[in-house]
Amino acid sequence: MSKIALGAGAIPSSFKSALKRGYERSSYTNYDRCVEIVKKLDLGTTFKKNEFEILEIYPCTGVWGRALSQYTNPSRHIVLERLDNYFAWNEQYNADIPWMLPIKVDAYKWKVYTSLLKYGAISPKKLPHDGINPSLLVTGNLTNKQGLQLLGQFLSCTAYRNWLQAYGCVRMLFWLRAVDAQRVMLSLHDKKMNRLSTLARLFSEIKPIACVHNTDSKGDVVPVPDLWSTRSSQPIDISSEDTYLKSDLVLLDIQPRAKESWEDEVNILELEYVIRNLFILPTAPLSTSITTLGSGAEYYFAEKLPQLMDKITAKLTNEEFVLVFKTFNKWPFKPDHLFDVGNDVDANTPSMITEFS
Amino acid sequence: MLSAASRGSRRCVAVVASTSRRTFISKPSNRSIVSSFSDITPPFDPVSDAPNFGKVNIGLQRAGKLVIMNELLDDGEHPDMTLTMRNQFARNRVHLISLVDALISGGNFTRARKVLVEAYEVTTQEEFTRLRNDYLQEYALKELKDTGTISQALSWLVTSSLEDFKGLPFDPRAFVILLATACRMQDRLRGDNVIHEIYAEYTKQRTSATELFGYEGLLSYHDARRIVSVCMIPEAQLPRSFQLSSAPPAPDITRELDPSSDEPLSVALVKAQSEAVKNILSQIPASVQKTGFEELNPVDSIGIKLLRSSLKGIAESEKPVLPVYGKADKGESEADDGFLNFEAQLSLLPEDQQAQYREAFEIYNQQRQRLLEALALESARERWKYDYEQMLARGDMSVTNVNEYLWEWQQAMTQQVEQEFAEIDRLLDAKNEKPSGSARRRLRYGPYLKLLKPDKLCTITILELLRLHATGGLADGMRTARAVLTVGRSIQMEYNSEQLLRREVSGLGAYKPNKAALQNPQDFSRALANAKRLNEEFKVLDSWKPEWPDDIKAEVGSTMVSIFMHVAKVAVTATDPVTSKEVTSLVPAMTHSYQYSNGMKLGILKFHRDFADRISKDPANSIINPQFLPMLVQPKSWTSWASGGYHFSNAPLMRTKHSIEQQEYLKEACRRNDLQHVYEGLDVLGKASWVINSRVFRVLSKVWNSEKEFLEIPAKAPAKIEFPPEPPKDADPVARRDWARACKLLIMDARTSHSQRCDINYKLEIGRAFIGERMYFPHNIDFRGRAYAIPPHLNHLGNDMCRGLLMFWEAKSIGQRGLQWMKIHLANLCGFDKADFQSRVQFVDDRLDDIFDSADHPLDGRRFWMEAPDPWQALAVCFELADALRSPEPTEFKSRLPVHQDGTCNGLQHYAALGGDAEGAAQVNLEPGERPADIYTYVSDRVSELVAQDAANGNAIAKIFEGKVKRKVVKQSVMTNVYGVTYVGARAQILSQLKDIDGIPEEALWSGAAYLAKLVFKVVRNLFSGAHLIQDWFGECAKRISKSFPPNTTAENVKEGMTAVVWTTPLGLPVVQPYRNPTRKQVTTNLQTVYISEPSEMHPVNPRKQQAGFPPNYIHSLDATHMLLSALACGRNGLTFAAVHDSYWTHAADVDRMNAILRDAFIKLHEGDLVTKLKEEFEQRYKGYMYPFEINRTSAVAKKVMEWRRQFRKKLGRAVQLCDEVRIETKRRRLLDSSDPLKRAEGEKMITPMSIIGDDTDLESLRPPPMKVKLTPRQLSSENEELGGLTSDEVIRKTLGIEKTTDELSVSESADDGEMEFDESLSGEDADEVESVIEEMPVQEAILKQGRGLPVMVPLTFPEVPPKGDFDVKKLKNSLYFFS
DNA sequence: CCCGTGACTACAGACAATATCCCTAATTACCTG
DNA sequence: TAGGTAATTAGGGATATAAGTACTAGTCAAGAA
Repeated sequence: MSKIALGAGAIPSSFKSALKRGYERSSYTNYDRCVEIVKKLDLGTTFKKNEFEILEIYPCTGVWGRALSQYTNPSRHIVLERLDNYFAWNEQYNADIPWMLPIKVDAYKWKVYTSLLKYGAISPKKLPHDGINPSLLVTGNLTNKQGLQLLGQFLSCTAYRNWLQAYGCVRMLFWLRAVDAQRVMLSLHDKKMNRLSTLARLFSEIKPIACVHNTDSKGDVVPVPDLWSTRSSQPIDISSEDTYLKSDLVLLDIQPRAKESWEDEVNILELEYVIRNLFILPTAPLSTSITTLGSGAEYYFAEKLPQLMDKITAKLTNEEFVLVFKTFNKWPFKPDHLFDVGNDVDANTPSMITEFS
Repeated sequence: MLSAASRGSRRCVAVVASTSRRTFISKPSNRSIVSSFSDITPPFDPVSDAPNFGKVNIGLQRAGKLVIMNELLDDGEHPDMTLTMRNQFARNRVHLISLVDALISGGNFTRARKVLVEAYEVTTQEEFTRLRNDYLQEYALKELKDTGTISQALSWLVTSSLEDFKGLPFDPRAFVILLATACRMQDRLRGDNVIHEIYAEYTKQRTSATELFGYEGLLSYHDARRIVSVCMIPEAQLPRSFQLSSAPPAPDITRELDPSSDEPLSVALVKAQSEAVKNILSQIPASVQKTGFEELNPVDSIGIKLLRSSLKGIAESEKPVLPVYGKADKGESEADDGFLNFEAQLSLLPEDQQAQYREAFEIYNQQRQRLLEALALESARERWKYDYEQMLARGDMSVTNVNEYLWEWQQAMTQQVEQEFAEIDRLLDAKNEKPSGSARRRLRYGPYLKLLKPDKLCTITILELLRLHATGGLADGMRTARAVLTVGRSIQMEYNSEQLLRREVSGLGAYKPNKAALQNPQDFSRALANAKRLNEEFKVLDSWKPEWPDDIKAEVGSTMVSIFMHVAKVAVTATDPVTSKEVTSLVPAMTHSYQYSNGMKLGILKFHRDFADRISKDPANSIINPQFLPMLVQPKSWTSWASGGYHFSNAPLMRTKHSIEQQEYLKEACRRNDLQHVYEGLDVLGKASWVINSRVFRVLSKVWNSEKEFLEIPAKAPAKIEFPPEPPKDADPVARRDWARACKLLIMDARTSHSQRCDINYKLEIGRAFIGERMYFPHNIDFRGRAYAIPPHLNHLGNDMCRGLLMFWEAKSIGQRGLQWMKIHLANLCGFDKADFQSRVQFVDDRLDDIFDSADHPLDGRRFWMEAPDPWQALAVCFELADALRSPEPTEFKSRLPVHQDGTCNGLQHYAALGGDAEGAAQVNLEPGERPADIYTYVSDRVSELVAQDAANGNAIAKIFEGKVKRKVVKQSVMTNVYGVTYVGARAQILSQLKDIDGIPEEALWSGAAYLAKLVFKVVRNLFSGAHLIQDWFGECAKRISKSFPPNTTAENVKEGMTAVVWTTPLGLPVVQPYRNPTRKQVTTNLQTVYISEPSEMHPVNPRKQQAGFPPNYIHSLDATHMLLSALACGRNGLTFAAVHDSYWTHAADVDRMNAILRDAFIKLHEGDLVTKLKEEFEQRYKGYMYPFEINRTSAVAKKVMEWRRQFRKKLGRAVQLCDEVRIETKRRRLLDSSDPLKRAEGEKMITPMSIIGDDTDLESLRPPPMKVKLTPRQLSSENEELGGLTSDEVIRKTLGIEKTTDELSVSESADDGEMEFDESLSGEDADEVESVIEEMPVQEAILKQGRGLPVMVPLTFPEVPPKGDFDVKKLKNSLYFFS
């Protein structure tokens, strides 16, 4: 097994320039450290050799995927990537990993996953939502704006328990930009609690596995995310020097929670609506922010949940949120629909437009 | 800080030269016009028989009289405008001005004085003088009321100038104000003393009294005489109107000061007059009277008919009497004809009586107009109250009518507002309490809020919110920002109107008219005379209130809106999801919420669904905001930028876009009397009298009440939308997305039809209110000069329905020609407008049967009219035509129908005339022809040919669109092509047209639009070469101007310094393109923060928009000129004239005359070489400006310039900026131009980039050589392409090495469902065909691009105008299809 | 200083992102001689 | 009472927000390395 320790400089320049243009994704390139990370993750307890599949999206340089694949030995490792250059590069770089199969499709598109399942590229076992699914591991490089969007969709799936998450609690290892990771990771006591972190917290357990830990020219530690240290899992320090585009990256381990009974009492669409709207006024007491839920909400909720009215949206616990969801579900006067229909389609309202020749 | 002296020397705008004074004679032409169609010769002989334009010297001879903002720094002439624009206090300035005004009106003189002193530092002299005089006037009045004297005001006038205002003296007007006030003193003797004292003070400043008497409206004749005698002023110093010889007759009313009344004078007078009016009306013969003078109508939205009755009742009760409302106000009986047949019935009377009644009618309408403007809000409120009380009387508390809610809310709100007022007062009084956040805000908006009475504030708020709901775009919501600003603006407008009313007579408070003199008129004519005199008393002084800054409007508005939301509740019922029982609850009628759009928060206000449903259903009675309704009398003539149109509302002459630059230019043009023709044209438009077409109205009303879909009226939607069932929780995201999309589509549909129904409801309601009334639309203009009717919703510029509802008030015998024209008009409305006139007449003659049927059985007949593209207007013509043809003598038939003459591609007509382009002229009917030419049809035919060719060659897209390319598809793109539309824009236009065509597969729409857009461009490119040359020239000029800097540019003002494109239309209207990049900021209000631009600040220009906007704007300014010119001439020739930009309307009988006039106007307009004149104007206007010109970097000159910059940089000690070069170059040029040889020598020694280049060098020779631009295919686009045109599904299948199975097809189809992949719909071959189209375009231009050069500031010059062709615009005289 | 990236896409009637954090300037409060 | 300092607050600028990028390509301008 060839170990190629790959620094940024080792990447062919042709590939490099292709990456730079419009791709915007960064990637961690220190192979040794990747191996270290994989070891720390101790995936073997869940994912047995040859008994699971890896689905990797946006490999970028592919270093992480290589390390992961080599040390976990999946039965198959599907890689979704659209860059022409990647394939040429991958052919020489990962020639020794026979189970690795790159497919040139856009991992952003939903129907790609439908096709993957249809053709059996991945074939996870359909299991109840009571524990991590040991037959599929999803990983990827969501280190650009689009990636954050994708992350949001993956998290939404953990709520609906549909799509990939329909097969049971599918574990996900995602590389993210440090700022994005921080946003998802915020703990309950943080003032900056937001929609995404609330959704994440409700339906999954997230751990930082690796985290940038830069030192500046003076040797001082550059304070990047401050919260991992307080977390149980001590993340592995990595340096942004070892990343593509010299960016601050974090590897997150997202493990969907086992299904809880309250989930059947709420509608996820309503749940998303409630979270979205409450976080428009994150620092207001619930008595105020609740009004954004619809006409008369302040009276109804004040009557049903008086104990919550003084709490700040951003400081609601999971349990309290669940209370709000349940209450909303039973509200007779809840809005007819929960869509934010933008007024952008002001298009031709035939009779309203004045007719000029 | 500026001394008084320097303030005095500041001038806003410098007059460049004043050479010729324009004169015009307004003698109407009475030439008869030959009228026969068989006679092809034009009605007018081109040379000798021109209609009388009364020597309207349209502008082109006026060069040298331009309004040019003089910004010459070195002269020390800081125009006020640049000062105010760039003043660091600029933000404060507008705030201070409106605050002073508010404080004065609010009677808070102490604070007002304090702020006035503050304002002195930052305002212009003109602004400040006006403010100080306002203060003086109100202060003196107050003192007079309180103490009976004005000594304090006088002493303030004497001392404050020195103490507070750095010696800036009061102007004569201030003295006049005091004198006039002194004349009101009860103690006549003391009054005389005070007058004497004031005059003595005045003579310390000035010697002649002439100026004192020059202010119109401030002094009455008697006051003036009194002052003259008290102060012994020589008769010679008096203007004629105040001389003894012009003494007016003694007034019939006695003017007594009535301090207890705060009722506006006009209202008091009209009320008092009502007896007289009653007397007059009682003498009208029964036949006329029956037409509606006394009749009550069950529906009275606005109060017009209320006024009809209240006029009668007032005398007894002194209070408006409510009409008795009958049963539900639906059904056909509502269409009472009002005064519709007033004239016809009057004609039965002897002539002298006719005149009297006409005059009575006039006066009657004037009174109602005043009451309408003054009392409409109250009348709406009365209506609510009435309905509410009816409900109480019924003893049934269930709400049946919106009004019942409204009255409850009105009352609850009023209470809240009173509390708010109390809180504001408390804070204002509490001197030493430290104001907290909310208190500070209260202190800021308080003075403004308190300007209106609480009940009025509430009514305005309610009406405005309801109106926004109906028309604000979103069906169940409105943008918060828009709502609060609109409410704020509305409050300000009401305040302005109140102030106008208050000041209407000498601004001196309320009077109690002598009723006795009115109530017993000896005879009819005396009563008339009385009424007439009283009406003359209503002369309103020109007074312009400062506009409140947007943040103030937002704060005031949000305060009211939040009070509304707090108190307005509706009862709603729903099913409890748990118990499945019906539950009823009281919820807020309106909620504040947010939406996300593209990740950005949007504050919205939503009415509750149940309530919203009501609004679209219930008659819109009494929720119509009465602020800008059609008028019952002729609009006030325009006399200045601020005065015209309504009598008691401030509607500006020009709709400016928050741009002080536009306003300043306009004011200056106004000051110089340049706008007389614009005024006159607008007045003609305003004088066109209209009446609701009650037959069309009845049909519409019936259709409406059916609540079914009809033509463009959507069916009444159920309150609750039926959504498809939500997919199961674990459904695929694709399914979930599709479901969401479907739901959103439903919501949007419901939304559009809801708002359409609201809009129609609104229009209907206005129509209903004005049925049988003679009405007028005051007009104003946009910044390019195009005219618009001010009343929104229902006016003749609206859609087909609006137009169908309106006809002229005046009826004219149509004559033989008129009958023909009416038929042609109908043919046009039916879409048959491309044939020659004879065929169009034939078209109608062939369908007379259908037409009669439509007229007789509009709804239950064959419905011929409904198939017309403009059905409602067609219906109106059907009615009229049927009447005419059935009348014993059709040519004698009196018609009120407006007949349209539309320019055939008006923009291109102007382009062709500008370029003297013979070919273009023929295409757009400038050249006389046997049949009308239609450029759109021509293009669509050519495109169709190309499509057919491509289809024959196997192009799949072409096959789809073969035979589907109709005129309408290409029309807009063809028209906008010469205005600079881009490929993307044209594609979008075509796409929206294609959507309406049946039989085009959904997925082909997009590629089809792209394909057709390319073809249209290809066809048009060769077709409009003349127009394109001119368009390019426009674009180049605009580009240079918008990137140029004025000579006084400095490092600080370099941002704002860039220049807007400004030109003057041939009518003398200065047009300023307002496109700048506004900087916006968040303003905290009661509800949320709103994001608004800071209007008083000068923002940097947006060169892109300046450039893109200039060609269309210039052409539009020309068509506006043409329209106003035609309007003016029509007015002088006694025609009724209305217009929708390039569609001119008049009576059928007058179409020939109008056509002759409009052709002459066009010739007149284009006789001179407008483009050259424009160039000359630019050269004059932008003299001394510099713009960056890019020279070849490799040239020797460029090297030298760079070297010079290095040197200069060392000298400056900082980087050299372009504005530094402007400054130094300006200095050099000034020295060179000097008459002093020493200075000239100095200038010649100076070295600047321009001196290096050489003043006489041809700059074009220095341009960098064209560079080959390498075509860099975008990474992104290559990434987006599927591998070899395969779908991702296939890629996966192939990668996995799976063979296509038998069920493959169906699987792949279902997988692609919803994903649009056009690549698939095209075979590779077809794609090549599209490519071939692209390749045929000239490739050189795309690849050879102007290289980047070194920018050097050079004097602003303009390219040579494209050579003008030899088409003589006079030929147009014989072109019958020019407008048709 | 040059180059890649981002916004905009004919004009007009008819204009509109918002909450919150964090830092600085400014004002007030408080203390002392 | 004056003045100096501490403390508080107002206000401005920066940043995040949502979540199927609607479609797409040429042009121009602000911005960053």
